[in-house]
Amino acid sequence: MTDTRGYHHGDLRRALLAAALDVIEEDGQAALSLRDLARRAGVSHAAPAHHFGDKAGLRTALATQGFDLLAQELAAAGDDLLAAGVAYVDFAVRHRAHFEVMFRPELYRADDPDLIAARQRASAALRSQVATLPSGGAPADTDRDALAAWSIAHGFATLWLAGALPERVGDDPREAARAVLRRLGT
Amino acid sequence: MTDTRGYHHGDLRRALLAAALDVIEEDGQAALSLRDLARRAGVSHAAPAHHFGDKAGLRTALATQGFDLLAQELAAAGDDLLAAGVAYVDFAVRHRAHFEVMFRPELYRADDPDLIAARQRASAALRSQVATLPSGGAPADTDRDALAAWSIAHGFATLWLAGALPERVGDDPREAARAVLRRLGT
DNA sequence: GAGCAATCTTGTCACTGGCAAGATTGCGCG
DNA sequence: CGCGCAATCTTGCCAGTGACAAGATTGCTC
Repeated sequence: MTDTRGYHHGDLRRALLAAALDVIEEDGQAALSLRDLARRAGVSHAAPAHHFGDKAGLRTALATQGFDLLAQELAAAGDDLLAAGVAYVDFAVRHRAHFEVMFRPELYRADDPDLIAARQRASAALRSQVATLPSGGAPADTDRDALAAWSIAHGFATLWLAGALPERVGDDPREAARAVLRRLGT
Repeated sequence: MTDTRGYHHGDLRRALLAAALDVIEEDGQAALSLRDLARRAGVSHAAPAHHFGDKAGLRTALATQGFDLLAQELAAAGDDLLAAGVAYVDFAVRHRAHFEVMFRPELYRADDPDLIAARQRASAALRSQVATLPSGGAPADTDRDALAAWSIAHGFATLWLAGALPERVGDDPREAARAVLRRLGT
């Protein structure tokens, strides 16, 4: 597979998505170009359009993939909220390109059914972690706790990716995240 | 001022920055075009280059402006960490365009001296709020607390702007932020 | 093996960023 | 006062991009 010879590429859709991740990871969202991806895959400049329609379509596919990956990794973290938070940050760092697309809905089609489904799977995974906390009882408290946990993990991940954090936090995102997330008082 | 007549615009730099904020606010970062800004200001397509060099230069100016504004608004929140957090979120919502540029350093010149200075002013304002907390004593604790506070406020703001939060949080960002930030246990 | 749908190509257009060269204007300095 | 200079803005250009249309090629199905 991934045979690029002949008129038909064979696995173009997958190849384009992979190339897109590379580009975003290395040169940022703004550097993403359908024509560049086509060149990398060895196809004509208009080939990507067939699989994704347009640039937003490509990013929709990336975001969907990302939410599915996130749901998986959150679930793998088990029933520990702190571990889930660390997993969230870790996901953002290891899948930077995915993460940066996922939370920029103006770049893709946020009303895509597949995307919505994937996002809900990730959301459900997060919520199920929070539900394991000894709750105050009222569902409103669980909501608030979930929001707080999500916010602090998301904020830390975002600041880390933006390079906005001071050097003294070190270079291990998991360790640094754990120290900060603990502050929430799980 | 803001007289657009004649060969010389008179206040082009300011006009371009204002137009850029409008565009970003309404149509997102990707819609930002120097030529469009030039048209809005009634000047030729190459006029913006003189003031900002290139697109990154324009965004550097926006980010600098943003950090200065943020420093101001944080300082105005007084010596209350919760109030500062709410002010942070409020800033992000009211100055969405600024905020969205500030934390995307790949879009501007992060090594610009004016920008660095402005960012440090904002950073100092945040740190001074955290320092008012009854600290555990060790400076490492203050660092960790500052990071946690920044993360939760930044995360909530980011998720709010991305439209990622469930509807039940309501439509008042200040109120919603207060409920979540309180969870940090100030 | 014939037709059909999926896949990919070629060609084109409007738009963009950036550069170079030149026009216009205001301002300081003699 | 007026001269020159620097700041400001314009015109012209080129390569790259996204999107669309029309056509070529291929593999699959019946």
